[in-house]
Amino acid sequence: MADFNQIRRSEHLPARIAAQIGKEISEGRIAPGEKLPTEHLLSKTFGVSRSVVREAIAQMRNEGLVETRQGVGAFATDTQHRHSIRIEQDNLADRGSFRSLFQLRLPLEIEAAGLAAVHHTADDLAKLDETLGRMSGADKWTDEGIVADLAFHRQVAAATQNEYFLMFLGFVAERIHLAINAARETAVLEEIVEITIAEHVAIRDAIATGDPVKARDAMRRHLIGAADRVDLKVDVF
Amino acid sequence: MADFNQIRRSEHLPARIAAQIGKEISEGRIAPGEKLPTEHLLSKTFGVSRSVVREAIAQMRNEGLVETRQGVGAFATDTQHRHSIRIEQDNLADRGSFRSLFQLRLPLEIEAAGLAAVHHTADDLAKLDETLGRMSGADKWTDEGIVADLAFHRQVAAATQNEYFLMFLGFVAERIHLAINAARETAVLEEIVEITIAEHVAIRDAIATGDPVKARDAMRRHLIGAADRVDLKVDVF
DNA sequence: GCTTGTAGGGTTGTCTGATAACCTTATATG
DNA sequence: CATATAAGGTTATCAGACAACCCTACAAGC
Repeated sequence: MADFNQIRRSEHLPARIAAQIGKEISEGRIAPGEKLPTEHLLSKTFGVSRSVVREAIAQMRNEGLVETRQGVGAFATDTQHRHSIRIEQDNLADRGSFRSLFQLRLPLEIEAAGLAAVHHTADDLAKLDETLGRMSGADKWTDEGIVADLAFHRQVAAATQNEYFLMFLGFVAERIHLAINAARETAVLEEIVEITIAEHVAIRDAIATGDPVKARDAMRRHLIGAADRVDLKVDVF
Repeated sequence: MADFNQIRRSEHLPARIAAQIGKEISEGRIAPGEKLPTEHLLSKTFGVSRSVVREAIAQMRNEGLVETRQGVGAFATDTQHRHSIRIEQDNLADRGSFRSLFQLRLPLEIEAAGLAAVHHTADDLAKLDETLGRMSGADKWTDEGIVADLAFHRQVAAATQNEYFLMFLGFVAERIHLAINAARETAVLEEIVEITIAEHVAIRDAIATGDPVKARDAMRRHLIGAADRVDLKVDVF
């Protein structure tokens, strides 16, 4: 079978325009507080209709990049005041970016394990065991196994009883998994599923004991191992 | 004086509709993978034009809540696959939520301090000193002082040379500062500016030595102190 | 029977033009 | 000098149309 790639229809006109205007802002060509060109003018310069420009501006407004005032115009806001966090998946194809995100994940996961050890409920432990079962059940490192792996880490985050740990860790872990998925060498991965399961069990047991230090150590070891398996060097103190 | 309420043109029609549809999804009335009504139908049921419905759907698409396929329709996606992170500022008025977010901030800031100690450049140190100067310069805990405080923490994050630490910490710290601002007791805050400055200096010096353990300790002490000053109990291991 | 071509209807994407709501500024008015 | 009014520009919303695209069903050919 041929591989049939790049059919991508250069998706979504408004998104591309939003990205372009956003670049103008983040690279300082439009200073914070400064007024953007009018929608009418933008539609002419980009050669698209006003609807598209409006949708692009709406997107930036949702992200907090610009503010609009009816009858006045659209104004660039500071990058520092973003209302949301977003990561373009393409960026993670770059190994440096990927490493940076993994480095960010480290303290979050470790802290989450510690908090989970202290705050978990019986129900949390049951759900953890359930995801472990699903992972062992998948006899190969198939998609199902990867999904179960993600579910395990999500469940640890949920066990902290802290909504934001779940929100942030779920977000970061998902991005990392997608990036690994995009570039994976299945051959390598099949060998290491056993190790991963063993480490997951160790984390689960540590959480069950209620000792945050042990839980953190188990999670730290797991992540360092995981980083090692994809040839990633991370800073650990 | 009258009470001047509902003048708010209940701002932004598309946002309200997006919220309403979003609620339908998050409360399960529209299952993941299920198709939304057509734009034409939605515009009729809500009594607005299709442009507004389109903008609402575009917003949800940006957040990863729905996916659209031309010629087919819009489909609800799982909450777990969000493309962006967003926190409603109102949620942080709740003390529990505020505490949760602060708890999330802890490991990020501490890790950032450690990484900054290892990876900072001379330029980073200079910028750190500059923000420290601005904070001392403001003789009261005015807005300027708060801005400088935020800038200091942002600069530490920047010194990690890790774009994602800057992105996430900037986001979280900003949300926390806004929440504190919304509910602050100025009287209390004026007394503690001196302490904060001293702690900032300690962090800066620790980073300058290049010792990650010292930098982490300094940041940990600072945050625990800060939490204490707003009567917040956090978990520390 | 199976594949391929074609037509049709439905949906989202984009365009165009118009009207309403709103803000700013300048000018007139007392 | 303060207020009212008018004018012009900008965003918000509306309405209708066409283009691009997907899916299904049915016909045609092998």
